[in-house]
Amino acid sequence: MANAPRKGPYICGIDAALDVVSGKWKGLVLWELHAHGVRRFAELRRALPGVSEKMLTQHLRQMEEDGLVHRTVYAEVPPRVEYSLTESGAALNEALRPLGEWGRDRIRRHRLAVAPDLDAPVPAGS
Amino acid sequence: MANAPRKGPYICGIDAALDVVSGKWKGLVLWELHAHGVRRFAELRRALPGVSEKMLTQHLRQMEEDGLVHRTVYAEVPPRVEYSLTESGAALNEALRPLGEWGRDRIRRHRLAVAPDLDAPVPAGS
DNA sequence: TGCGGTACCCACCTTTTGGTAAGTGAGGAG
DNA sequence: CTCCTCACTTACCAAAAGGTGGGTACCGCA
Repeated sequence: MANAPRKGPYICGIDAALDVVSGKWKGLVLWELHAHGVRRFAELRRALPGVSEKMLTQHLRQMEEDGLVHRTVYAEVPPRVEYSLTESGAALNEALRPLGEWGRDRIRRHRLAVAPDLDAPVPAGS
Repeated sequence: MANAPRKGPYICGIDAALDVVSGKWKGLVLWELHAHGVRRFAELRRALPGVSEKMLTQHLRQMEEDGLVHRTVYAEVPPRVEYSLTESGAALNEALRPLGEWGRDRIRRHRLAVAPDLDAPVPAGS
């Protein structure tokens, strides 16, 4: 369903914000879009290791519906769709920054596993 | 299971932080504990409308495991268990504050100003 | 001619999450 | 004597989230 009954009555702002960022890849999408400004579908897909097309579409649609991202479709022969953050999305990203710092701190402190590299895989050795 | 293989390799700090706060009631528990300092199990349960005992226990256990809350058991005849935030938990709450403000802002905005083109969700007039 | 790339949609399946209801054992209220 | 409270645990279920693999319509490349 395009319009799930999310957005139930919220108890506090945290609730509302978490509702909007909950989803396996939403935080990363936000981050990617923030880092690059504008990204095409396939670029996002390549940027998120292991995401399925379905999930990416689904998340992007919800985020569009939630007013976080802007979607531009070019009616060209090879389809082209560009995604970028709206003001609201950018503000959310800002609001997420302290959380990200807390998370990095936590990773450092607990020596947690960090992602397998995604931007420069190309193992030189083999 | 009590010990799910969460804490997979993280891609960024946001990831790690969201992992730790994801759960229907965790944000609220954090908030309650922050607001009151120390709370007993039943107090928390009463504070969260609709939470089941199972979920509350489960969330509290995970949060303890994640080093967010401190759990003190008094070996008394009517059992008594007190929960409070650890330093890490308090810091997380701080980091969550801008997010909460963003959420409140979002709630406000969507109540008053309806966007001219996309959503016009019926002002409930009956 | 066949393949890969583009940006999806769809049906089906598994995993995860959350909810319901019952049981525990001792003490205090009625 | 029975019920209620405390802080859980366990077994069982339902719903949501996420994953898999297919198809679409068109293009350029070899």
